[in-house]
Amino acid sequence: MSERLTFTLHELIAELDAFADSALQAGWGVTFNHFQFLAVLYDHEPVDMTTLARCLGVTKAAVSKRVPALVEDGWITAASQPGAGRSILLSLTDKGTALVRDAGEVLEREFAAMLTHPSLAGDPIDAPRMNAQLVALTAFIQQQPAPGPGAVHHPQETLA
Amino acid sequence: MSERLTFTLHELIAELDAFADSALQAGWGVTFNHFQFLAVLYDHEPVDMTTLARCLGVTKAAVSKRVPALVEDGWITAASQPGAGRSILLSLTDKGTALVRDAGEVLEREFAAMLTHPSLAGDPIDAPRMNAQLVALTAFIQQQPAPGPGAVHHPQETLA
DNA sequence: CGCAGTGAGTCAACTTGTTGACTTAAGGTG
DNA sequence: CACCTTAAGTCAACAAGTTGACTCACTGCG
Repeated sequence: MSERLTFTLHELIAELDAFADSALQAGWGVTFNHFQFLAVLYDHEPVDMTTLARCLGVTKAAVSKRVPALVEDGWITAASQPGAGRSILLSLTDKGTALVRDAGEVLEREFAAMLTHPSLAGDPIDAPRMNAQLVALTAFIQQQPAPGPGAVHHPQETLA
Repeated sequence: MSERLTFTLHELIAELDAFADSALQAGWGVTFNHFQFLAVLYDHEPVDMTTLARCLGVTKAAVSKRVPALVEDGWITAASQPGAGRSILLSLTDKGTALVRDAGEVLEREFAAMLTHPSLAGDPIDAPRMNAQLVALTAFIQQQPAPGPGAVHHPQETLA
């Protein structure tokens, strides 16, 4: 395990996602990616494709390609409303809502149980506080100027 | 920003990676993905493809496909040693080593500066401690039994 | 020697995402 | 009304990973 916080974060996320994926596959036969799409939609519905893409952190083209299959399989609905340009509003079906609620509840419970497990009692994690710290850090990074060539101190001309 | 720690972690990682990618593109003309490959190799060289793939969290096929281009561009060397089956040992060239050292140093410095920036002074982050906590949590999740169908409490038969 | 087994790497087919060009519906302005 | 401009979605080409089948070098054992 690494001593570098950034490496640790990547490893933690990978483990978390793998765990969630296993649980979702076993309990509901869906992937984590699938669940994530519906869960983010749940928090924002009804929402147009472009906005949902931003929330998911992918391009609108990626969302556009996934929508037909999700509608086909009865997870979401897509409705274009007159007078709103080409905008298409996405919403969850009852089936989609039930998945997000039920699976989401289970995942949150499992994760909360991990955080309070006795094996971590040596230095227990204060989840709300850590969350607040990481939210603040994330917001700060977002504000950082994209480091242009000048912001980096020794561009390696010697390498080329 | 979310109140759920798992969401916050994903958002933080996305911001961190985007920041690192900008810095690397601006300063060295390489992507974060490229840097990450070399940085992990740096910590393990010389190493065969299969082991490196496990360290990177990808399949050996993915590594196998990237190697020719990396050799071609002078970042790494690939040497198959007699008497070791089909194993191929990967190492960094001087150019690759210099990139990992120089860019890695800049990235670490930038990240450390973020962690200690006055704007986070309200509840400063104790990086070593947080790292230790997250390492412990990661290790714990790895030990978790992959949650089979029985481990999930209410598989939604009512949904199908 | 001959030959099945193992482990590393590679290949083809597929998945999921990105980019940049394109289409189309509104909206504003002459 | 005619003409840009803008914004949303879609498409084709490409990029990077995965899976499962395959090749090949070595190993052990009869």
